[in-house]
Amino acid sequence: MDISQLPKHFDSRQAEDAWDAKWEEWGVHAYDTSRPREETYVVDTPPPTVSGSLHVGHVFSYTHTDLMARYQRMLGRNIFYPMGWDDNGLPTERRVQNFFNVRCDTALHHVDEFDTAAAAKEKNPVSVARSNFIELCLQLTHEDEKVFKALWRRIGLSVDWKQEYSTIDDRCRRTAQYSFLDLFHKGHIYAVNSPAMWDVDFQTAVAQAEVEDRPTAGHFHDIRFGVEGSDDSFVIATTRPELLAACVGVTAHPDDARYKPFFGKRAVTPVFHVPVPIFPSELADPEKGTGILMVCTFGDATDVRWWREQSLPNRQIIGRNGRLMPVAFGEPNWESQNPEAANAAYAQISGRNTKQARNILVEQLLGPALVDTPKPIEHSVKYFEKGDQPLEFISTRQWFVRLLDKKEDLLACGDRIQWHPDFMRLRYRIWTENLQFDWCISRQRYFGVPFPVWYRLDAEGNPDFTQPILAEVETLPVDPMDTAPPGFTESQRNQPNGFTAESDVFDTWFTSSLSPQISSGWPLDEKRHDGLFPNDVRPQSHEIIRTWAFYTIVKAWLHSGTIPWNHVAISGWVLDPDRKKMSKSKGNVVTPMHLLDEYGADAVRYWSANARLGTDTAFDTNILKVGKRLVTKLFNAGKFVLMQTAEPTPVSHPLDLAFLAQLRALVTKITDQFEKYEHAYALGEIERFFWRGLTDNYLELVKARSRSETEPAGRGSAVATLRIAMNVLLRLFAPFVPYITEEVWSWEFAAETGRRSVHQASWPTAAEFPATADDALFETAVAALAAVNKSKSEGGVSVGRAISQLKIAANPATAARFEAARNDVAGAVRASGCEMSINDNLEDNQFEVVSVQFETSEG
RNA sequence: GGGCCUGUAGCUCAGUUGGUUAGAGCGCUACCUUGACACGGUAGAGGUCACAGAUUCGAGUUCUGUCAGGCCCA
Repeated sequence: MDISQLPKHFDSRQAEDAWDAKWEEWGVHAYDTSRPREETYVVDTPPPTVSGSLHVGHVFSYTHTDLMARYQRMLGRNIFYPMGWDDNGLPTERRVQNFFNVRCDTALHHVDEFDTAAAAKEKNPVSVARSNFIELCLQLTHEDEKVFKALWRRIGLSVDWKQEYSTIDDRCRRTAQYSFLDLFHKGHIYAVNSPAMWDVDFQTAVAQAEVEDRPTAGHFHDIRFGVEGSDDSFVIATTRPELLAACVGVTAHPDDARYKPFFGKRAVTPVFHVPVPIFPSELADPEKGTGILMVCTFGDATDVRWWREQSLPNRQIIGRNGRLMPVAFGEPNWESQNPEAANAAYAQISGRNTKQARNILVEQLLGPALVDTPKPIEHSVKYFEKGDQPLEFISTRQWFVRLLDKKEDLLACGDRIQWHPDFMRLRYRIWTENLQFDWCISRQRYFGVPFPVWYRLDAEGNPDFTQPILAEVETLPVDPMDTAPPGFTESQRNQPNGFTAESDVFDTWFTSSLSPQISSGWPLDEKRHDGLFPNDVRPQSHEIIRTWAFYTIVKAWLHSGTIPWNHVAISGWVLDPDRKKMSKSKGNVVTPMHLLDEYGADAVRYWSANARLGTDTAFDTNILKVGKRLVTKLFNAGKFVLMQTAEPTPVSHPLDLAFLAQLRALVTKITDQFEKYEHAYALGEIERFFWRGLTDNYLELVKARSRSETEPAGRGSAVATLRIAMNVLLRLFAPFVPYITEEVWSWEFAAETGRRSVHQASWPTAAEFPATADDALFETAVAALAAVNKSKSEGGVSVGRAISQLKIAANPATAARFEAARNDVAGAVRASGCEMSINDNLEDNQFEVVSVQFETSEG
């Protein structure tokens, strides 16, 4: 390789494409199935939601993962680094609806060639069959995956692309359905018709993990209730008066003297004249509102609890679409002391949404029962994280994984895992301790993994939910909507004495929580599974500790009684320059592609690697610029080092030995930092050594000697040292900036070492270096060089200006040590010689320029 | 309401077990076309370590409280 023919600047774009292709060709990132578990390092990669928008946060956290993988690969480990795409679920459905202008209608039948162009021209959304809808979802997610994959390749993730999956593909559907069967047979799964959190817009159940509290403006309405068989009355406070018709009880704190006399009696609701029990409960807060409150089916989670504990009737008035359903007072379960009045009142709110019903009830119906004007308050209201309407508790039949009885085990699992940074384990602990509900895993949606379940129909065509028919393992993956269950034929579908399919699909987390098992081939390939599970590291961000991390721990525990991985590495968020969270609605999202074009992949990786785990980082293009500078510097320093030639000689010069001793210490330190998951710290140290140690100082000090015609041993020693230093630094930098390091490595080191890729070269160790004790000479030489440079700066002359006469002073110890570097320092400052004198007043390594004479003219 | 994290130069951040005069990069100022690199180099200015107290010979660092920002949970 003729180094002098290299271009002046590094073309990052061209190098990225070329090396990506080479790495693929060489199989640099390939997992070797023949090597044993103890030599393998398994990464449980986050499968990104491909229907979401790409932003710099993706690049940021995925680069952190890649740093760990590349470091481990250089240690000689067999890296298992897969990539999955999380494509099923609500975000995709929503995107497909908007993109194609369609809505799913399960009553419709499949159309063979659905005309997407025609649908796009329609004013209103076009209804399509479920199967057509799913086809459109698959089509669009496939396109979205390509965009993500292009980005991942561009930023140089060292993923083994043979290990690619999507959470809706056959393998994942099979794994998820098998997981369901396994949990079912182990008794961890149950289905029950009970109040569950429900989003009225999406019309699906949601799990606690998908719920968020939002501060919401509301009003306390004070409403007077009567007491049955007396003239007594009391005033309850409620934020949801529209649920008055669903009131099934009244409660106050057992010690609350105001209401003690009423316990055991029945209250009578205004407007609907419904008698309901008054009972004491520790959960009632005497300080809140009037201290006494109505229990409805269902206003919130506490209502559900009281309903269960007191065996209250269920008077559900809110329908699945969020509107008030018709009810008939006077009929069974709808007792009223005045059914006619109750029904007349209810007729005014029936069919309305909750907000309309509330206004009507308050303005037209409550009248004298309403005490005072409603008092505005701000309170926390539960919302589906992707929803816009408050959640309702609605009784529906849902599937659950039983978790509440396993909190202790799950907490113990969390403590067996090493969290980076460690305090993130608290997030897991707090979430697990505060878990209130079992995991609701059924969703009334379309694009998801179906439950492998059918129900028998009796002679009247009613399903028997008590004995679901489960699919046989060999038939997975199965869609019960188009496959008949064992022992039935398709002609019996939805016929009396036949069967019907479960139409629900799994919560997407039910599938993605299996990412370690999906990768390991569980349960079909036991050998592969044993070679990959449990995994080594789970990289992810902190907001999904309660979902992805939590559910993955749940699955590993329930299926195999183990933890899913030994380490969790938590990346922070990328914030906008004002330290605000990036979000589409704020319009402050930064997309990554233009950054890659402008600064290069290595620079973008450099920016990512600068952030420690767990720390949120404000987006700052300055860091990208610094990264780009580093890449350029590596290119140029590499060129310089390889342009120096000499007959091969061992490193013998004291300055060279001192410099290598410092490099050896660096290697030990960096390795230690990587082991502690402190990549940002490691990068800073390597960078400082490269810039300050090598390019600014060592390289300047030996420039003259490495070209000397008169000192072959010294020249050989300098050239050898330069090459060792460059070789080692390239390897240390390789995980961070894989393209430029590979480029420089390829010039000569690849052939020299027999490792064609720096990413397959071995991680540097202290054993590679000569064992010299003293590295002090290097600092001494640097101090002398700086002192002379300073005199040049003060004299207003170029650092390149030659010096005709130079006299410097130091204390005796420094002067004695300096002797070995005197010629190199003189060469670096372009002095013909360097005269030493002693000054006992100077500190160690402090040099005083006694006299200096610059050459008068250039040259 | 409970918990966690953060607060250090104009900006982005280091500062590990308490130890001399608190560091880096960017930005700024002055100078220097230098032979690998001007996408470079040399030199310099710039700090009440959020605030108040406590412990200590000594606190950016430990403890308590306050304020501000962010997040998690209720």
